[in-house]
Amino acid sequence: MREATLKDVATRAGVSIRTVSNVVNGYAPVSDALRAKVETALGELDYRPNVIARNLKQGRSGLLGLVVPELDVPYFAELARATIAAGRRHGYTVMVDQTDADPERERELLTRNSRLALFDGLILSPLTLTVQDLRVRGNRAPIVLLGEHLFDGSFSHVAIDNVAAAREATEHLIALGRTRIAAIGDQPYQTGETAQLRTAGYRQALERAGIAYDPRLVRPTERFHRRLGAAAATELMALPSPPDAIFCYNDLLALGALRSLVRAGVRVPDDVAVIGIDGIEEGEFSMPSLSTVAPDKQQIATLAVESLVALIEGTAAPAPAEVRAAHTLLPRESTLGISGLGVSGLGISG
Amino acid sequence: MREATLKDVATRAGVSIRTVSNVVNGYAPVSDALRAKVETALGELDYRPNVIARNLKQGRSGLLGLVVPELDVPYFAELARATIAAGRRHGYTVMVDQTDADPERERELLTRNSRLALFDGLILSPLTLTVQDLRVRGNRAPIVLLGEHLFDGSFSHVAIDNVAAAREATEHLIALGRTRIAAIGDQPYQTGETAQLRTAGYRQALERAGIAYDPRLVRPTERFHRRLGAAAATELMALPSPPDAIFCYNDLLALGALRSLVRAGVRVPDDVAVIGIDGIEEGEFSMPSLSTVAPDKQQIATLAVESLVALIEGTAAPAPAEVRAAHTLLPRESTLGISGLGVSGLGISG
DNA sequence: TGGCAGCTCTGCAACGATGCAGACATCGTG
DNA sequence: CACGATGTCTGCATCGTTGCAGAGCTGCCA
Repeated sequence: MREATLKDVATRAGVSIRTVSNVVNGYAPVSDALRAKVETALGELDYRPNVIARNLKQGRSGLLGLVVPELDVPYFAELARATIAAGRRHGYTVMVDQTDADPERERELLTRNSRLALFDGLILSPLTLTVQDLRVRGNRAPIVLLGEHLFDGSFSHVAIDNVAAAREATEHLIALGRTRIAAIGDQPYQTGETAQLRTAGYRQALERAGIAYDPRLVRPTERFHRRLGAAAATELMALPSPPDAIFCYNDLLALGALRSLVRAGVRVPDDVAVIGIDGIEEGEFSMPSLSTVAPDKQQIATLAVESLVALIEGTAAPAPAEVRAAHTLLPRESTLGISGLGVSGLGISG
Repeated sequence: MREATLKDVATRAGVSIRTVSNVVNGYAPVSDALRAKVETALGELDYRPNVIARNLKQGRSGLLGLVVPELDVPYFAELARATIAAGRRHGYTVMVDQTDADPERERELLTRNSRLALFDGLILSPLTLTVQDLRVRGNRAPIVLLGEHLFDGSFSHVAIDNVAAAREATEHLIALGRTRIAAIGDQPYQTGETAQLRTAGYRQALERAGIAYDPRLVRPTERFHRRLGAAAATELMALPSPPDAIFCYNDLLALGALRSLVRAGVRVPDDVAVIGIDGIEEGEFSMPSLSTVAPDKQQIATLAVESLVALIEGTAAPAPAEVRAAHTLLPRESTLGISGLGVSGLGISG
C-alpha cells in the first residue's frame, strides 16, 4: 500500500492540498470545522509527511555529516558525541560515518553522486585527502576539516596546536628527570602530517632541554592502535639501552604500550613513564591511569559546527578560517606514580 | 551564486534537459558531438546533481540510520563499524546517531517531522522506547530493533541470548571454584530489560551449581559505565565477607571494577576473578586483560541490515522476525591469571 | 522511391511538498 | 449601502530530477 500524500488526504477531506498542508504545519488560520475534518482524514490515512519532498522545496535537510576514519577509535567516538551535541544546539542533526581510513572511501565521499550530498554540510576528519581531491568534489555542501591536513588555506579548519601539544607532553617527561625519552607513532610519509607535527614538538622539547635526539628511540607505527603501541614498546625495551620514558602520539598507542610494559614486569612510572595524547576516558581507568594531553573536544566540536553553520547560512564571509582549539596536560599515574598507597609504581607481584 | 541545475546546463549547451541528464547518468546513447558539448557546459557551470531531487523522484535515499544510546560506549562504536560495513555490502550508506540515552530524544526520533524520515530504514538500539511509542511513529521507514526490548512481536529484532550469555559467564567463574560471586549492573526497573535478563542468567547459573543467591552481592548501577563499576567493586570489597569473583553486566563496568580492585591491592584473579560481557577491544589491553562473553557483532550487524533491507525492498514477508545472534566466552587473564610469567596474579608492588 | 528499423534526441508529466497571489465570504465602519 | 479590512481557503507555479512516449533523422533494403 502506497504511503498517503497530502493529495490523498485532501481528496478524502474534501479540501485543497494547500489546506491540508496548512493544518499539518499549523501555518495559516484554519477554521475549527475544517481542521477537524482534515485531522480525521489525516488519522484515517495515517499520513506522514515526505521529508525528502519537503527538503527539496526548502533546499535544505537540516542534516550535518561528520566523517571520521574510525568510529571505534575512542577519540573519534568522543568527538562524535560532542559534535552531535553542538549540532543540536544550532538546530542541526549530525549523523556520523566512517571511512575505515580507506583513501578510496574518503575520495568516494566527495563524488558527484555521493549520498552525503543530502547533507547541508560536512565535517571531515581526513587522513589521505589532498587539496586536489577537495577541489574537484562533486559535493555542493560546505566542508569544514578537522586536523592539520591540507593547510593551504582553501578550507576551514579546526585543530589543536599539535606541535605544542607534543612538546608539552615531552616536557612533562623531561620535568620528571627523564632523559632517554622514546616516541611511538611517527609517520614519516606523505599522509602522516599530524604525526609529523607531533614529532616536531617532541624534538623541540628535547632540543630545548639539551637532550640529544636519538633516532633509535623513535618508532614509527602505521596506525594509532593499541596493538601497535604494545609491539613498539616491547621493541624499545629490548634495546641495549632502553628508554626511561615513552611519549606516544595518541592514547591508544600509550595504552598498548602500558600493557606490554606492565606485563613484562617493567614498573610504570618508576622504570618507564608513559604519556599519550587524546584525553580519552579509557585512560582514566587503565592501571596505572594514563597521563595525556587532552584536546578540548567540546571546543573542537563547537568551533567546527559554528564554522560550518556560518558557511551554510551565509552569515560569515566565505573566507576559510583556520581555528585553533585548546589542549590541556593531564598528568596521571603513568607519569606521576600511584599516590596514597605508599608505593611508587606498579609491577608484577608474585 | 545559485547552484547550476540541469536546466542551466541544457540552456548553455543548447540541448534538452533530458539529454544532459542522460549524459550525467550515462543512460541513453548520446552522440559524441553532443556529449562533448554537454560535458563542456557541465564543467563550465561546475554542475553537481541535486541529490534531494533525485531521491524524491526515485522514492529512496539509499541511506540507513543506526541509532544507539551512546556512541562513545565502545560496544556501540564497534557495532557501528560492523553495521556500516554490512550496509555497504547491501548498497546502503549507514549513518549513525546517538540519543545520549535520553528518553525524550528517543521518542523524538519517531516524530512526524523527524529528519530521520529521510532514511530508507532505521536500526534502533532503544533504551526506553515502548511498543506504544513505536506504533504511533510518524516515520514511514521500516525499523529493526537491537536488544531485547519490546518483545511483543510487532517489530523485527536482533539480539543475543542474554540469559545464556550471563549464565555462561557466571558458570565460568563457578568452574574456577569461586563460590561468592558478585554481580554488578542489575537494573530492577522498567527500562532495564537487558540487565534483568542477565540477572536471570546469573541466578540460573548459581542455582544449577547449588550456590545460594545472596542479594548483598548484587549491585545495581543506573548505567553501564566504568566509573559506576569501579564504585560498585569498592563497595563489594568493603562487605564483611567480600566476593571471590565478580560478574559484570558489561565490559565497561568490569574495567572500572578491575581498576578499583587492582588499585586497592586486590589480586586479580587470585583474590577476585572478574568477567564482563561485550567483547570490546579495550578488554584485550587492560592489565590484567578482561575475560568476557562476546556477542558476535558482525553477525548482529549483518542480520540487522539484512532484515531491514528485506523490509525496505519488500523481498521478505513483513512479518517481524526475532533473530538470535551468537555469543562466545573469551576467558582471559582476569579469570585465568597471567600465564607465562611464573606469577599468578597482578597487584601492587613496592 | 517507399517503407521500415534503429538511433538520437526532446518535451511533458510526475515525485510530494510549499510559496504566492488572489478568490470569496464575512464583518465593521462611515 | 458602499467600502475596505480581515479571515479562510484555493489553485497554480515551483523545487530539480527522472520516466515515458514519441518526434525526427539516417540508412538500408526491396
